[in-house]
Amino acid sequence: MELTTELTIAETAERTGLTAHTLRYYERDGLMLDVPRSTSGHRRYREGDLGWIELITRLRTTGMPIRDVRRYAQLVRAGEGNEAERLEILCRHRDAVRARLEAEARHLAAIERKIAVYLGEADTCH
Amino acid sequence: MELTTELTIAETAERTGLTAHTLRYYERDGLMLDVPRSTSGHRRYREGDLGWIELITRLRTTGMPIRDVRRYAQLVRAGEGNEAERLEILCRHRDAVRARLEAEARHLAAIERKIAVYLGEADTCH
DNA sequence: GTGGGGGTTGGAGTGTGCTCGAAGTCAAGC
DNA sequence: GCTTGACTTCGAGCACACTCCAACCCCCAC
Repeated sequence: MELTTELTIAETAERTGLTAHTLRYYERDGLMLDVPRSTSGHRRYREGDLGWIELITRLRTTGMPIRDVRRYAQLVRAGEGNEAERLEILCRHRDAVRARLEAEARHLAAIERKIAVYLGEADTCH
Repeated sequence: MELTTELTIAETAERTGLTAHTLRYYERDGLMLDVPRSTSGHRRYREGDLGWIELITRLRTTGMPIRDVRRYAQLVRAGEGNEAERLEILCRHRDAVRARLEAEARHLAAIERKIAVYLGEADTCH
């Protein structure tokens, strides 16, 4: 039985879907909280690190720029007392994502109508 | 009364939300159908060009890479007979966009739950 | 103690999609 | 006929987010 599971960078890459290159890049760029190291200097990711990676991956996947993720990470690293600014970053992002998803849904509907026009002429797609 | 309204590149940029730079870039890169020119060589965009720009802007905004838009434009320029391939491009894109929007919606929901956690502690957002 | 497979760093390279600058052309107004 | 301003082309430059390389280190099995 293990006290805390510690994963190597390769295992973490495997589990998160990021590459080891990207994990190092994120850390260098200030997107990570402090990643623990083994005595030999190798990264050892724990449960909480995986959770953090999942969060920033969600932010990145929904289009938050690296620089905003970095700012958010800075605030989390700074500790309690700046929750209002963290919240502001998240809420602003949420609003931007909602707006973009709605716009994209409209564009998608238009593309689907275009497809319907082609299908009205010759039935080949589906 | 005008037979066909012709717009300059500046007017077209204004109406489409693209820049004149981008309009030229798209044309150079093979994304446009044939854009008519004035005797002096200036671009004169017509109704149909605006419609085309609207379509490719929808494709681009929903994440279709330039190279796929170019391929689609090639097919349209080639004329009738290749509707099946055009349809395939559009359908494949539609499927990709649907999948991405669903994934992003899930990420958004997770971010909203994160926001709710902050709000449970201190009410500052909204 | 040697070879191999993992890890480390710093820095350079890549792909995508614009974005801009330089130098030139053209038409209209004064 | 000269200035002004909007256009033209070609090519370079830029921002973003990785992606990769070289050189080195460390540990374990043989």
